[in-house]
Amino acid sequence: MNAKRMLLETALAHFAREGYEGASLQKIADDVGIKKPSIYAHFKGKDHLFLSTLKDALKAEKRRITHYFISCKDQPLETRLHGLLEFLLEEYNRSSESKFVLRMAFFPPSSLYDEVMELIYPFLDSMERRVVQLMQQAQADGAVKIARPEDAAVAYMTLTDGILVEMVYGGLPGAERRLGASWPIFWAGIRAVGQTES
Amino acid sequence: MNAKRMLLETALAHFAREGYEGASLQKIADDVGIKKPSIYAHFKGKDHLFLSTLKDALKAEKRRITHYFISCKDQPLETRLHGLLEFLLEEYNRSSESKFVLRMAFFPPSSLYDEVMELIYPFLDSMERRVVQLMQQAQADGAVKIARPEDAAVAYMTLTDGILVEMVYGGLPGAERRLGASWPIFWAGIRAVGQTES
DNA sequence: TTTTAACTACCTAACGATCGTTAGCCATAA
DNA sequence: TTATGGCTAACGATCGTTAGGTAGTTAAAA
Repeated sequence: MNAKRMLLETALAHFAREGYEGASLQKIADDVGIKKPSIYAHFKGKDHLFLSTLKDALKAEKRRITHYFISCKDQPLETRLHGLLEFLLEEYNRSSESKFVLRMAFFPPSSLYDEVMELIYPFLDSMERRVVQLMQQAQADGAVKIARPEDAAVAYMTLTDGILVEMVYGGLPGAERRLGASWPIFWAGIRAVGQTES
Repeated sequence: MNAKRMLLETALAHFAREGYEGASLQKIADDVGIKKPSIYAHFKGKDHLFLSTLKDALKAEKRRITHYFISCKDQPLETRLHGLLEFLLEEYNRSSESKFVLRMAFFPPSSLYDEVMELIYPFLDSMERRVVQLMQQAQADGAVKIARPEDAAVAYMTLTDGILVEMVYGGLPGAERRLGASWPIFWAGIRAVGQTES
């Protein structure tokens, strides 16, 4: 396989597991099967490797989420939103990509704070906008009554983060427990708030 | 002030901001105003300083939460639960303690994973048990009907994490936005689920 | 078609800086 | 007298990084 790709994938795993400061170029090079200075044939330095990895991961993540949204286009809102959470859990379990993104969104390397946020903000923003849009569309179709689609979207993002962070140390069982306990309450809340306010 | 206390407090701030691997004993010592090797008069090494800091922070956190629960003993369940979230946001904003605990719960140093989890698990467990107990008690009083108190507690913990992680990069405004948007939905959900299942 | 130049992707060796840590000395206080 | 809590000096290890060289490939020039 392409050495640059292997570097990106290996670095991703290391950054996800050890964080930016904890990951070492030596170990990444060892895993790839090259010598440490050879990294500099592909990347200007650790910063560059890290930011390239982050860009790459965000791009792939965005692509996959878009793909999911398309694949369940005809289903009702609840199925789509609940399904997205299940989908994210699967993704998180399958590869280190989501874990990496999550970690860097919450605890970016302090030396690269601005650069990281410049990449993450648009990603999360577009994610939230998409959920708002979904809610508004479902409401326009008359399928569900949602009082404030923006608030509903924010609450959904909050729920998502609460479940995803549990993946980090609770693993898949813990996250599924949270999803199973939270979803009925969340969805009943969405419906109830939609009822009370006309 | 006691040098050991200063070390614990300074270390806490550094570990919260830079993570375990990113924090350096040199800089911590500089901040305290002593030389690096003097740290070893109080702690066996970086591991020991870190774990002591974590124990200290968890103890203080637990004490404050207990204190909060007592202070609002007579209020209705919703006020107590909603108030706890506001209380946590204040705490998080005021000091680095909650940030440190949150960071280490989600992304512990990989070299100290077991030791950290041994400290964090009981903390989170007791927190969850307390919330379960609160829900059951409110139900016994006939104040609120809650279908499954355990699920309600898990959902509450999920909500808490979703709001707290937003504190990290969204800051207080972002977290308050999440709280404001999520709470009405969460609480309406709790009530609605309690209604449907007798 | 052959030669030559440039480029790519790796290497070894080594750089200076910083890391956590230890040894050993010295003052103050119990 | 012993213990505490600082200090200086220095340790070996590891960090990210650079210099400089070498095969293998590509492409233009002879």
